Amino acid sequence: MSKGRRAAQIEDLKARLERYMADHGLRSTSQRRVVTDVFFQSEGHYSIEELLAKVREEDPKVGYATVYRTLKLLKESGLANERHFGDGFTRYEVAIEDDHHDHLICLDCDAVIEFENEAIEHLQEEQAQKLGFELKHHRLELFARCHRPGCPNKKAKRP
Amino acid sequence: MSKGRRAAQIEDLKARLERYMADHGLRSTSQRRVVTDVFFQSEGHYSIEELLAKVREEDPKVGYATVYRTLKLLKESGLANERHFGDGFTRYEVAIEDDHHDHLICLDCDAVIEFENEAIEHLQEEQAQKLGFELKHHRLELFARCHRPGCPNKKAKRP
DNA sequence: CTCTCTGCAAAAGGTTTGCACGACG
DNA sequence: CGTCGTGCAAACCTTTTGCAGAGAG
Repeated sequence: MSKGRRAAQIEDLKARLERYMADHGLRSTSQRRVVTDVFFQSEGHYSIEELLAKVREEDPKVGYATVYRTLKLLKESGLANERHFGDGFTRYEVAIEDDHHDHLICLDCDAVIEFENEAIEHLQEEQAQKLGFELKHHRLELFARCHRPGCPNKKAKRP
Repeated sequence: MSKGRRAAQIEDLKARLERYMADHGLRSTSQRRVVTDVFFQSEGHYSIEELLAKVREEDPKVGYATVYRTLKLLKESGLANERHFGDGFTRYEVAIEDDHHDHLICLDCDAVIEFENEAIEHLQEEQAQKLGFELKHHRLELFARCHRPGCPNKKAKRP
């Protein structure tokens, strides 16, 4: 994805959020702007704590309840997706419709690699139809081992 | 799966557990037997609380810490898989190797339907290889809507 | 001015742990 | 009989909530 494309997407996300907030009588505050900006600019899957750390670089007095509440708002507006990778943390990622991807998680070093696979997507659609359902979204995670030097097997989970 | 086949699998699970426990110097207690029996006979994805309820039908004085500890043991021995479906509960399901299946979750009524799809499995394997990884296991969940009378759209999440 | 939002701290709710007693081997 | 396992309750940790004061519209 090009840099300009990414910037345009962020503008689009901001515009959608603005409309959602206007539609729901919600107010634009400096804290919400910092949190949503930090979130929209993030490109991975971040926990509340990680987001709060970035937010506090810009405004040190933001409380963590605000981050929770803002992410909840982003989730409700459809701009954030919640993910659970198994450690005790809920993670969030930007929901960009035309940028769907799944995850491969390295069992050795916990690296998370994103990929897209049109064929798999298609088969999922078929599978849901076969069961009589209309597929709305899905979650696919591959757990695998690399045996390459690039992946240093350093396995650093929370202490 | 036939009834006899299922019974044979449970015997196999028990045997594997027994060996694991022997190898690790762990003791066979009446509580562990009740918890593991209840778990092996269960065919879905159960939370600790649900398992504890079934366990207490047979032995009302089992504490819930024991269920947590026994499920942790089952997980470590590879006989149980942990799952997170989004509500705050960790769920467990029996890990039977030749009975792999994925899940379709109805967004209307929260029903969970299991399915198997050989073609998808194969593509996942290929995808992991393409990225330079050896696939160990995966998790695939389809979130979908049914529009059938069989699914009463009654959406009853935790109160 | 009104009504929402924030920050703090306390509460909630699922999971883990410390400890003394009990029981497996 | 020495350990390991159990049950209870307290501790833990992430997330949610109540409330008084701050700030958006």
